[in-house]
Amino acid sequence: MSNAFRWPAMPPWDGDTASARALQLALAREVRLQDELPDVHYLAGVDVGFEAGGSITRAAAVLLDAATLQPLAQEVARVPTAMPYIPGLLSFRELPAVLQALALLPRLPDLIMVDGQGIAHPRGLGIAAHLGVMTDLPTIGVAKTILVGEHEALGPSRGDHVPLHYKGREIGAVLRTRERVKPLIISPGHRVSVDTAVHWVMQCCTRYRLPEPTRLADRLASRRDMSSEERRR
DNA sequence: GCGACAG
DNA sequence: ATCTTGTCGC
Repeated sequence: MSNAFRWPAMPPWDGDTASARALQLALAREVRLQDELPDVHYLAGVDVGFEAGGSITRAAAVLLDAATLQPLAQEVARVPTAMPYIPGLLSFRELPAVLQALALLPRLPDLIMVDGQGIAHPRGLGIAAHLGVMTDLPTIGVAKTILVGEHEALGPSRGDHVPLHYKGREIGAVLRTRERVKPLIISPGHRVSVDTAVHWVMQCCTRYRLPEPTRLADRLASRRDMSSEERRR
């Protein structure tokens, strides 16, 4: 089943770092940081894993009911890995597969949570922001570690958060989703403000450090949802 | 030139 | 991200 949506294709990676940066600059101007979220009824989480020593990129997309956080559908797309991991250029390596997995969902989500940075990126275009401008869907970046930016000390309680700054700009927040666990780095991807991004992430954190959308997609992408016995097949 | 560096 | 066993703690 497919949602019949068509997005612009990811430009092929030609090995030219300069061209990739030029494209990022152009796309960065399209990122919108004002809240533009109609009623959010469907959420989606996307993440990427690798198979066969890295030669196969495996993207997972999970659709959830925003009210109950129960998964409604999940899809996986497997494609040959086309380029290596380069800090700052993650979207060029992972988005081709992510877009395919997303297109397989029975319907489009109203908000997508992505494993990685939104605008908290050297050029203001992390994978979540890049996905947002390509699909024009609201997106939020949920990263486990910082790529760029600085912040003040963070409180110890669930829900505590401090702004993340970079070159004089507020680009996101460092959020403690559970007590006594390392905080998450939240940043707007597209059509969402920092405050709204933090709100939705907390809304999706029930009993784990990661919000449900990203947590479920992570399990599927890294095949942690099956036993080692099943993984051999 | 010397570090830093999402996943 | 991925390769990998046990182990400490709620």
